[in-house]
Amino acid sequence: MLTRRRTEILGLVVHQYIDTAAPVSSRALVTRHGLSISTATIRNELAKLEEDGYIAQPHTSAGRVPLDRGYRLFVEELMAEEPVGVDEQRTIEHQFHQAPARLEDWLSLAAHVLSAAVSNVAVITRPSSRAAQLRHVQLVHLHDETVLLVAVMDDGRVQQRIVQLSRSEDQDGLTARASRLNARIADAEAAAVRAVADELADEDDQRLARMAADLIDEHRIAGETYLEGLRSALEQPEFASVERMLDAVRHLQAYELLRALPAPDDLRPGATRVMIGSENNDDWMHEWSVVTSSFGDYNGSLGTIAVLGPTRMRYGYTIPRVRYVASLVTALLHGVNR
Amino acid sequence: MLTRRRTEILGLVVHQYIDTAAPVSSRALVTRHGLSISTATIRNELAKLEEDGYIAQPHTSAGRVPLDRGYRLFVEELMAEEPVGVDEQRTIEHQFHQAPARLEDWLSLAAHVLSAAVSNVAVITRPSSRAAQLRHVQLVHLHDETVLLVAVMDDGRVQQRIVQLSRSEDQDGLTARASRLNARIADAEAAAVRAVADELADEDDQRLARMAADLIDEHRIAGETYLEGLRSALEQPEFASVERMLDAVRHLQAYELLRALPAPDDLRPGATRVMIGSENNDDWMHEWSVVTSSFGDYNGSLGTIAVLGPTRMRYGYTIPRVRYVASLVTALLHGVNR
DNA sequence: GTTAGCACTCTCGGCATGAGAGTGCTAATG
DNA sequence: CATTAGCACTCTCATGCCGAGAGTGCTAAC
Repeated sequence: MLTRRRTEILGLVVHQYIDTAAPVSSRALVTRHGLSISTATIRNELAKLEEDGYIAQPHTSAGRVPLDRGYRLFVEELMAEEPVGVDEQRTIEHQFHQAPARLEDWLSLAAHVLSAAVSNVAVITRPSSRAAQLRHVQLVHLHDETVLLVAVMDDGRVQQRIVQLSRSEDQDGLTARASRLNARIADAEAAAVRAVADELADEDDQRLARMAADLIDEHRIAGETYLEGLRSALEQPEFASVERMLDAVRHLQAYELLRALPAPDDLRPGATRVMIGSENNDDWMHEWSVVTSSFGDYNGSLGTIAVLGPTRMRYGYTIPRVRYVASLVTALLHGVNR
Repeated sequence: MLTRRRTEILGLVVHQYIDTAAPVSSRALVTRHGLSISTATIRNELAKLEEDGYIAQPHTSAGRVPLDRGYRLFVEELMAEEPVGVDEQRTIEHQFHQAPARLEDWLSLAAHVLSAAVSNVAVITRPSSRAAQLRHVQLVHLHDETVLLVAVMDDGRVQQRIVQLSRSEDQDGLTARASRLNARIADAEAAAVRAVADELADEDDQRLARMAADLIDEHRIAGETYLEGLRSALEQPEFASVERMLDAVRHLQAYELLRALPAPDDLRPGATRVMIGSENNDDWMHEWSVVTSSFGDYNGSLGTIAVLGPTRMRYGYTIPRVRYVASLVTALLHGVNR
């Protein structure tokens, strides 16, 4: 049974624990918040909260620590969001204005900026496109028979591969060859490109078309993942032991994260989702929380942007910032900002 | 004064310390290697080696630990290289055969493979090109007035940026516009492109040319760095304390590494260089060693490939593997393998 | 329902202790 | 004179003990 007062006390416990990273005692609660009830009363309430599974004590003579259920209630009903101030917005946007030229680097930069803003690990994934289409190929002469096949995909990203042709050809010849190819294989999916390839008379054309089809497939399969801010996360007190720290590095460096993050499909842009501790599927994440949002690019496909940190996370601070960076990335990818 | 026997003993000490990560005692030396001299004699020799600065004891009743000078002599004269066996070569090459399509990913993959092979951090940097040239531009229609400007550089890498034109144009129109532009700005450096841009009549052409020039500049400036294997390095006993580990993460994540690595100019492809402990410039690296080699791409420009680890590193094992991967990457970038 | 008081529990840092490891030194030896 | 056996000495490290401190749960009174 959650009375009003009991809920408020839970809020204070969570708040203070997030702040101090130390078990919260009944006395600390009254003194730090100037409560007008005694420590004994608090203790009674704390006992009830513990009974209901919101909090726990690490050992008999310790204060209380929030459990996942406590954090959940906190996030759901008690937390106050700390909006991104104007100055902070400016700071963040400023970092994007010196954005690098390569499209891919934007996401890496975004992960960096976000991680710095919330002092935790930031992960951005751009999952594989469902049905990637080729938009265009281009051939660039490198040396002798060696050419670079550049394939531009319909999401604006680029795949490239070095190819050996059967004989040397100058750049003009290659350009002509490329437009000849484009006439047949542009704006098509891998299967279609492969079908066309079989019909091509010229041996090199055939190889190039097949290669292009391979590139489409690889592009479709290959998602991108950017992870930044390992360092800020590891500086938090929850990792102040060698095993903890090693575990964190081990798991974060392995890219199983992708599975752990909610697919962007069930998360519409602008929304955020919070997964707390054991709500995450993976065992190793039972002491981590994840704040997820999603972004869209000009092609309508979606990506995931997330912050990972210990369950003792400043949710009210993190959530608005994840949302803000997600919206910023969306705007950037739509090109409205430049 | 380094007698023959003394040198041999130093070799044994270094070897064993690399193996066990524990201070080496006189008794351990005789039993582990079946020496025919007594521990007392060893102790005398050890005392001399200590006097000369090759080894030291952590505390009075501990065995000896190699100093940088000891490692240096070991690497220079005592170490036996452990060549990359045929099976191992196959394993490594195999990982490259499933190489991803994107040129950039090759280096990231190489770092990954190398780090796995030597259980330490692998860093690969491709420094900025001195005088980047544009090879080609291409325009891809995204939506409405939004187009993607793709610039292929003379080293085969690609820069791209989203551009808003003044009015919408279909893909055919854009292709024509691109060839018109290429006729003027292909195969030129940034300054030349900018000069041409000023003369262009059409407003959009001008913007695109200027943008292309910017991309060339950015390409010239932007080096790439790939770092892999943090985890394997941190698992080594030297980092078995929270501060050590945090320090390592802090420094490795910051990209000051670039400065620390020898510029590839003074290291010809195929050669390796070893920097031990305090031979490194940065203070924080005084307990790290770096094995560096370099690779060349089809454009003749150079990159650095390195392994970082604790000074207690298996030099004889690491060096051949760094060299091997460097040669593999060079071959790959020249396209001879595909 | 609230609260003062108190016994109880658990952690943590400090300290002493003893075993173990390894050395340096001395004196004896070939 | 190089080598070596023997031994005293030093330092670390794991262990156990102790007391202070923190915080609780319970009881009884309000």
